[in-house]
This record gives sequence, structure tokens and C-alpha cells, in this order.
Amino acid sequence: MEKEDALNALAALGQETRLDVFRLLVKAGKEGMTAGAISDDLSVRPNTLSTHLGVLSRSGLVQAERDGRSICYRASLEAMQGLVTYLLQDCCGGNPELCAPIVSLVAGGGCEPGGAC
Amino acid sequence: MEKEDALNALAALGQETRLDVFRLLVKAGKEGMTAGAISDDLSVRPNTLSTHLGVLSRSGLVQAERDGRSICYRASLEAMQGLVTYLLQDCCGGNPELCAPIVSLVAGGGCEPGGAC
DNA sequence: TCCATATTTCGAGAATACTCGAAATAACGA
DNA sequence: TCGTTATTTCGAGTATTCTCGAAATATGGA
Repeated sequence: MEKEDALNALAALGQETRLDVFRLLVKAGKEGMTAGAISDDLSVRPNTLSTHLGVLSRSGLVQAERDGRSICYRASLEAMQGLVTYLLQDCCGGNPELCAPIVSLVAGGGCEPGGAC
Repeated sequence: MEKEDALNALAALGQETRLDVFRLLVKAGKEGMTAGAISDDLSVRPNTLSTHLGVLSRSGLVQAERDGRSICYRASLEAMQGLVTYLLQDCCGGNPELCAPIVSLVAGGGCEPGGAC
């Protein structure tokens, strides 16, 4: 991931409504959610939401797919992975020995399949 | 890490100068850098930099310590760890099976001590 | 105490971001 | 084709952010 991509992703997530949208989509998983469903869920007006969804889409953090009259949005786990990797690469670059605790925390306590994370 | 903390951290990193500062401090490691050194390195005016350092400090991503006439700034790996964990927790929450590739990538290819990451 | 260095705070101007109502576009079914 | 639903685009108003010069604060040394 290039610096500009990371910058766009971070800026996109650094706004409350968009962070809410992204987390909601992550929770929704691969089925995703329509713009209308997100709008209802978060009580954000459709046109305002559409602007935010555009920012998230352009940053690559979410992907849009039309399904009939609705448009389905999904969180891009690949983009998320890229962002986290970018941040951790920065971390490791100068201080490999300081990075270990982060990795072990993520790898050890994070995500057992089916676990409560 | 609470949502508001994550939001502040993401917003802080979602600005080019501040991302540059943060990456520079990560590279600098535990020795940190003085405000003046950062200013010289990035060619940012001292007063402008001071504003950005304030944002980063308030977000918890960097810590300041006075050393004589200078003030030394250091990246907080703990805050970084908290942010990454927060993002990955979101990831795992609804889709533990999708999270595995991220974790394995980070844990496997990320950071061998002394390695090139 | 006085001066030089290092950094921050203040105040203002310009640029950017956020939100909204209204109107436009796209898709489906009668 | 026409009407309905779903979403986006447009334009404007407000708020926030970014940057800067100037002034203030803090520290150390002569």
C-alpha cells in the first residue's frame, strides 16, 4: 500500500459517521448492506450518507455493487489488511524488537475462529 | 481502546504532515526526536509543526518529554498497538473466519527481529 | 540579570469538509 | 409508458482545519 492510499484510508476512517459505517459493514460481513439499510441503521440522511460512502469507496475501504434498485456496500478486508500491514511495517522498520509485542498480541489473543475475539 | 480514542488517532494520522511526523518518529525509535529536528527534517515551520505535534500528542500517538531547552517527541507503540487491535477487533467481531489471513500475514511475514520486515 | 535558543500560543486568512434540501439518475413492475 | 423506490449529484451555507507571522513562554548560559 502506498502512502497516499494509507493517507486516504486513515482520513476516511477519521470521521465519526464514516467510522460508524465502516464498522457496521465489517459487522455485516460478506453479505454487506444496502445504502438504505445503512441509512436507517445509523439515522443518517441518504444524501449525506451517499457522500460518505463515496469517500469510503474512493479510499478502497468499501466496495459497491448494484443489486437491482439497491446498491450493496461491503467492507474490503483486503484494504483493511493493507492498512494494518502498512502501519505495522512502519512500526517494524526502525524497531523490530519493539514490534514483537504487537504481533504476539494480535496473533495470540486476537482471533480464534469462532472465538469471541 | 474506546471509539473516541480510535477516532482521534485515525483523524490525526489522516493528514499528510502528521503521518510524515509519526512515521519519522517511528523510525527514530525510542530515542525520539526534538521538535526542531523534526522541523528541519520535514521542512515544516516550527509553529505549524507545533500545532500538529499537539494534535498527535492529544491523540496519544506520540509522547512529549522536555529535555533542557528542547522537547523530545516519541511515537507511542502502545497507542499504535491499541489502534491496530481496535481495527482488528472490528474485523474479527463479525467475521472471525475472514480475519485469519490478516493475522497470519502479520504474524508470519511481518517482523522477524532484525529482518527486513 | 540579560541574552540567545527552542518551542508554543495567539489571531487571522484561506482552504477544505460536512450537512442539507432539491433535483437528477437508475431500476423495477404495472 | 408511467409511477414508485433507491440512490446519487448539485449548490449553498456553516463549520472545521490548515498555515502563517508575530508575540509569548521556558530553559540554560554568560
